[in-house]
Amino acid sequence: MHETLLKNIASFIELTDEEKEYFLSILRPKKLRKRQYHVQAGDMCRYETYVVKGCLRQYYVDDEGIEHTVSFAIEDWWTSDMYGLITGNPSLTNIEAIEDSELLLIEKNDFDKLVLAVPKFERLFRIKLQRAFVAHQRRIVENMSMPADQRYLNFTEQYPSLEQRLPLKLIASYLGITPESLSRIRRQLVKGK
Amino acid sequence: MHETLLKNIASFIELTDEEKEYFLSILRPKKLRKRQYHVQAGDMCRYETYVVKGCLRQYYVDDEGIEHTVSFAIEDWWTSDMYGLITGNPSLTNIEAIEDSELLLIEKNDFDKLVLAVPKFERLFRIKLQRAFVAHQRRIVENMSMPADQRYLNFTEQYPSLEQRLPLKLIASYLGITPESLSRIRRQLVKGK
DNA sequence: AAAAAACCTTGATGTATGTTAAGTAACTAT
DNA sequence: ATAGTTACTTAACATACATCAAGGTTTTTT
Repeated sequence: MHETLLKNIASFIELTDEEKEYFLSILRPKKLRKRQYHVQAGDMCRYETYVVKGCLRQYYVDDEGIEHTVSFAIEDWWTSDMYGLITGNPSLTNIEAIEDSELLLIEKNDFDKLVLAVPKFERLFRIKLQRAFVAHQRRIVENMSMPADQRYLNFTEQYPSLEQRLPLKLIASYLGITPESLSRIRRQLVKGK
Repeated sequence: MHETLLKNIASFIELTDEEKEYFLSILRPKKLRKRQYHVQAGDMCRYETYVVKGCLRQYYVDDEGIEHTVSFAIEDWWTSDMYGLITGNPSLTNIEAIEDSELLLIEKNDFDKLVLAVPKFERLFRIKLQRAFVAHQRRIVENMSMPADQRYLNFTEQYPSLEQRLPLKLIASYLGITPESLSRIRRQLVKGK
């Protein structure tokens, strides 16, 4: 059960059989239909989410109603509304299924107990957060230093699988440009070939 | 010794006297003169840095030679080249003293031993990384959704102490705009008053 | 199968911010 | 004190990207 998840974890920490079982016991499965919300802005979101299958998108809606994609999550990725999770405040973002999806949730309470009982999990998430830290910094610098066409190329290189399965307008909203601009960028790239 | 640091840590985890002593024993002090590098792009950077006094800036220099400020760190803040630290690769960014500064360093080796010996430290850094995660996401969304003048106002509100002690061109390079633009923005703001 | 959404593209036009250039003021070092 | 950086401002001009509007295509729903 949940072999991929366990294998993923095994690449960071070694677990005994009891620890594995304990961990698996706190996971709560959830299914979403395409376009269904996992979390809505204003909701209390008190769990970490692991994607078994499908694809989620986290996005922020600004005052003008424009959607800004914060992150995507596909198979074997984690996602969460970290803001809501650590502050206890209602979520500021939406998390929505882009495809029919299967998730595993870990409630905050269970998570807190888990890391106290098995510090190796604290370690696992510390390491994952360090990687996210680096990825975030990279994204910030790229947004500041590179024009949109280059950011798009980077995206397609870094996440070729995402490029395939996402509508272009969502990629645009992740890159911080309009769908119209992305369309023109793609036309230029084809011509340049 | 290092009361502020210990108080900071105490707000997250409780330490015994021996644990405190162990922790303090791995800290290595370092002093920097204004404009001196702490880390240079290309260096191996294998430590976490705590700022006792002064102010540091981490920045990336792009192909055109333009500097993009990734982060600032003042008293009681941590900074590091996380990329170099977790990959073992040479640093991609520079960390420079903006004022004469006093630092405390934790070598990666010592850090790794520390968190294994005292899992509470794993917890401390996990929590700090979660906060950084939220701050990073916020910065990404703000850069995408808000015009430069509003981002500048946010910055002055969020970091009033930084606003005071930093030259404007460094703030501009943090906000992702040119010093000329920031100058114009400030003039408009004064007029609007 | 038809209707309705959602998606993508294209063109005309607008705007925030960058670039280049110049000048003044404020530190810093000799 | 003097000369030399470094910081900040202003103006004229350039440009990447947004906005608005429309039409065509694909996908989803009924």
